[in-house]
Amino acid sequence: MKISEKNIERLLLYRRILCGLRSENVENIYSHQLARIADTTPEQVRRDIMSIGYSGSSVKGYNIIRLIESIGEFTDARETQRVTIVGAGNLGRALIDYFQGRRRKLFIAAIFDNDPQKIDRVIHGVRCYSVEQMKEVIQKNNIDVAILCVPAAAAQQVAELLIEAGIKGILNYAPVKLSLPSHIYVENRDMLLAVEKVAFFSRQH
Amino acid sequence: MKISEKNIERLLLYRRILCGLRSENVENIYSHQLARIADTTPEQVRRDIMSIGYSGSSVKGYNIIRLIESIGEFTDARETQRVTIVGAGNLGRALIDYFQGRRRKLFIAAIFDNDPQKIDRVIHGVRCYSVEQMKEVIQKNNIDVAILCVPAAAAQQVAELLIEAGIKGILNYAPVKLSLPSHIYVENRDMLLAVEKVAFFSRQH
DNA sequence: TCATGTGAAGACATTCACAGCA
DNA sequence: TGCTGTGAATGTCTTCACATGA
Repeated sequence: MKISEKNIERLLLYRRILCGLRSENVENIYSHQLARIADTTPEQVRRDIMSIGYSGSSVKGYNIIRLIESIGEFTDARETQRVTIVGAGNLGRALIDYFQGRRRKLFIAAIFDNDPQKIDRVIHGVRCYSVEQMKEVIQKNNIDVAILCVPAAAAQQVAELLIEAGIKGILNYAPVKLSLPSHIYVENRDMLLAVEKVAFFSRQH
Repeated sequence: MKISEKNIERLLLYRRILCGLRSENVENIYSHQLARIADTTPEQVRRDIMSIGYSGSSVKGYNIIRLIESIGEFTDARETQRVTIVGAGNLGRALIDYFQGRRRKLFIAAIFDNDPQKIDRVIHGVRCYSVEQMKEVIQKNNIDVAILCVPAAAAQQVAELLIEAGIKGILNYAPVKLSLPSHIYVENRDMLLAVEKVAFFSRQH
């Protein structure tokens, strides 16, 4: 059974929503309720949940705690995965703030920058290293995901260094299309393109 | 003829790439060349370009300057569209840096925050207002797109204020699913979900 | 010959419709 | 009755394959 990107995106969204409900002590949820919150259809929710092998009950719907666990078993690594942020500018720091400690199975292990002012300092709890130390630090800490928050001009070069250091996936916030070998998973989150897209569709109505 | 979100995303990406090539004085490009850079297929490129009514030549391919213009005519507003950023934290400031002045037809006209330290100050060239002034400032400046960069807990409430003020589209970076009327266009760019997704697929390869 | 433009096929994703269950 | 699980139908997107043009 193949799972698509959209599947995973929705499952991760469901988990986010379910965690919120759990903290309000909600125990069960029906596909139509989750669908309304996640902005999709009940059939879609049922299929997505089916695809990870979890089953609900026709009388109580889905058990929230169990479903959260099942999504975790499917999407999370067995061991904690280590992540690095490259670029300690505003965006990099914003990411640490949003992120740190939120997910047990993901951990920001290092941040890289080339500003001597920042190197060897601890930023929001994460140690900042120089780009020269990249390969060494990534390998020693067994980091396999990188979040790229550097200016456009530096992105391609930094991405290549990351790959050389053994990174497997890149979340790219820099406003450039990277050109990388196909065995590396790249998710582009170009912020300028995002604004342009919203500007376009906000007019279409 | 209907145009899909993916269409628009790719067209905007093509424009980004083409603008880069233009500044290197490249004049023409073939669909297969653009496809390789944009990481898609030549057929896709041709269809996308077809969908906005532009035509190339079978001998020279597409004229880069003309194509950039055509994409602009299709995707950009006739008049400049005004955008606001809500939340002057690290992320909001990062966005201003990445953004300001990059696109002629989009202009960040105001930023909002509720920190008295920031209100009435000019941040990276953009004036910061208090959230109380939101409706007045948005209407006076004719702003119709908002970028939401506030903490998760505040996002829903702020989004409702934005809609009340007349916003038409929201680019949401807060890690929550907003629940808003369907006539508002919302693009979610949840950073935590993005990292989780990359972490997942980086293991799948 | 090598490109574009495009009908048609194929792949993929979503929705319909209903059996089966408690 | 009102839910889940799921084949089948539908809808959407992408790729194939080729006519056409310089």
